[in-house]
Amino acid sequence: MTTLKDVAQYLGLSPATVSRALNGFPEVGAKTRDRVVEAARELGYTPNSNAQRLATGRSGVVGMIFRSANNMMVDPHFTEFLSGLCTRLANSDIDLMFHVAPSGQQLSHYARFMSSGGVDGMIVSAPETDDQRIEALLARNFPFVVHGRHAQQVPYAYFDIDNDGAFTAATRLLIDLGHTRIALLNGPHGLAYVEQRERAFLRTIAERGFSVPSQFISHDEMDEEVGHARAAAMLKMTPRPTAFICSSSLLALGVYRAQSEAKLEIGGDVSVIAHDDVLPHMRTEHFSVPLTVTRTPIRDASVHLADMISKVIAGTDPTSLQITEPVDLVVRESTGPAPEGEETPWQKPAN
Amino acid sequence: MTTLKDVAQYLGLSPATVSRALNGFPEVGAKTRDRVVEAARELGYTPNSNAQRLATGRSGVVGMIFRSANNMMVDPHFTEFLSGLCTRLANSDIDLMFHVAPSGQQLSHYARFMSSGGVDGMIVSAPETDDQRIEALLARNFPFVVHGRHAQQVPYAYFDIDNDGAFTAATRLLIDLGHTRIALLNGPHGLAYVEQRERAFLRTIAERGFSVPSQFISHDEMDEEVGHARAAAMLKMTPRPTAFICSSSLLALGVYRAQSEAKLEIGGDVSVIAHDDVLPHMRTEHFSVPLTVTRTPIRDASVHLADMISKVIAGTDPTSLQITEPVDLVVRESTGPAPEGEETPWQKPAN
DNA sequence: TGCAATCTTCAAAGCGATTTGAGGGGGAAA
DNA sequence: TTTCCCCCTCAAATCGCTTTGAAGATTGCA
Repeated sequence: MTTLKDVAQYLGLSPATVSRALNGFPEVGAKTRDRVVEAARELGYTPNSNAQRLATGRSGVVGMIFRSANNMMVDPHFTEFLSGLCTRLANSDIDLMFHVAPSGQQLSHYARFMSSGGVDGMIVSAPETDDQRIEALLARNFPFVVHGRHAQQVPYAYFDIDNDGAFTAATRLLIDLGHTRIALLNGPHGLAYVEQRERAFLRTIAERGFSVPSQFISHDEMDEEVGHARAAAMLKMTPRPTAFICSSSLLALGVYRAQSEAKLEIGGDVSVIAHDDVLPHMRTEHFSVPLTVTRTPIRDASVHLADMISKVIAGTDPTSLQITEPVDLVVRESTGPAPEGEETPWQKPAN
Repeated sequence: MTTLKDVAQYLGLSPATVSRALNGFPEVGAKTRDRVVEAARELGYTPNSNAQRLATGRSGVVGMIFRSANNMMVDPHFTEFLSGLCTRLANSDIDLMFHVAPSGQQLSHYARFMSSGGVDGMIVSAPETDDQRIEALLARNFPFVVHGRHAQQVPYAYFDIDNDGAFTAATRLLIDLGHTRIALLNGPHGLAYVEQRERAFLRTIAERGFSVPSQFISHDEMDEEVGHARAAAMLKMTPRPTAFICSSSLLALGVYRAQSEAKLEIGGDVSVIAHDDVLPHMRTEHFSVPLTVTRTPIRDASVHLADMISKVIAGTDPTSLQITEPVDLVVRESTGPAPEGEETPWQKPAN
């Protein structure tokens, strides 16, 4: 293994000069620089990144820590997110360090990352309404960005989508179509965006004078299985929902299956709308009945977050890096007028 | 930031002793060790990992480099793989470093990883039939493991599935059902498993005296879109295939869509079989017609590979770490007897 | 009490880069 | 030719930890 010293000796120069030459400092002569660069190539020199990190105090790596308990990571959205993130981070010569920790040990792992010098910054995803990780990061003034945000006004860099706008629009669409019995299939309790979406949904419902009994709001993982199970159960109740709003297109896929088993027509007997993060291998426009969605490509998030974290590390004020992306409402064939004779609202007020 | 020296001074000990105490060396007294551990906790000491790495020469990190050109990373299988890998690596206190590089720069990035000291080992996936990365790794005697293998007999640690067995079984099943016009939707050319599967398919076809014109074998990305496009095109040809073998369940999903558009009954007019890596959010048994598959959970791979790489790094002989996992054939309803009147084989021999 | 045999602990030398403060050499102006 | 400056280059300190070889403190046995 060739070290900086080897190159220096080979050229009869000092390590200092070689280091400067290689790192493009101005005070080294042009011909010397060329000689150095050439020699480095010739000897196959690669700087030892651990030594570099120790000397500079920076690692060129950002970290993400996932919860191993829930299946956040097997969420297909995650792949798409990761892909965009890495690709974009590569532009700034930043690598990504992956780590998994049980829910209960999140904080200690964050602490270790922050003080070990292994990473220059963190990327936090799926913030909770009262997120301890974010508190810890803020307390130590450690560089980080968040995918989503845990409150309306926050003192950190984030990229979020307009969850409120999306679910308000979705709910309004259904009500305007005459639906009065609308069920919500949401994600797990505690996640900030889950609460945000639910608030928008309930507010809009209430504004129009309706309500939703709590058994028609579910909180669980967002996959096909759950969508199927929950929708199947709800469709057996009387009176049943005439529409479903889903927090994920995977849930909608499960709802489709439940409806087809119940011999109910999608977009006729029952309408379905979902939020779509746009996964390349799961095009909602190609569902057996094209799905009406609120849409924001999750890839946008990763690109922005990659740029943000490198800026934050470089010293930019995090509060100047806050993006809330608007959400498109794309009406397709899974939503239609409330079926005849099914206009009666649920009786009991929600909760 | 507290350093080792701080802890040492605080206790009136030398850094050497503190280091030993913290790292569990035997030559430090029990009471001293307790004092040290307590003080470290008290002062909130975390070792600087960069300094540790520089001193020990090891990083506790393994790397993966993805090709940014193709969409390997957005492949949903990847998520599942990654999830298992990280979780398992965490058992050995190993982190994962992510990196993306264009196809053309793969080798230089591998070189940099190998000589920068940033990682202790590499995980290679989707090997090509003549894989330069593997050559480079072998040449430098750098620790690595491969998901798949680029040839039958190889001198490195790998976890592979029995691609040959799987595609032989799938092809036999269809032929035994009376199918003589079988199309193959495969992955991109160059990947080792793609070639392996195709060889098994063609061999089995030939053994039974049939053949496949080249226009009924496709090589492309393995997603729903491609499956749909290719199947739709093939179904328009005369005579059309009576069965499809797909290298991925996503392709099969596309085939389903094409068949439903062509008003062909799945498992009746046309049979479909695919290899299924078992993704939690895409259960082939819940497809509109439950899909006949050859099956191996991709999560198995990640678990084994995680264990392997830590052993290889620890010095185990890589050739003693080679696993080829058998594949299950799960017959469901997407495969049925060749339809009446469609028994005539294709005329021209393949290629 | 004395002396060897163990335990413990220490000082110092790396690991391979970066970076500071200082010094040598070459060119231009006088 | 001398003098002054600017450009380059260098030696040495530093980053925080591990690890070696040796010294100091204990202990056991005679």
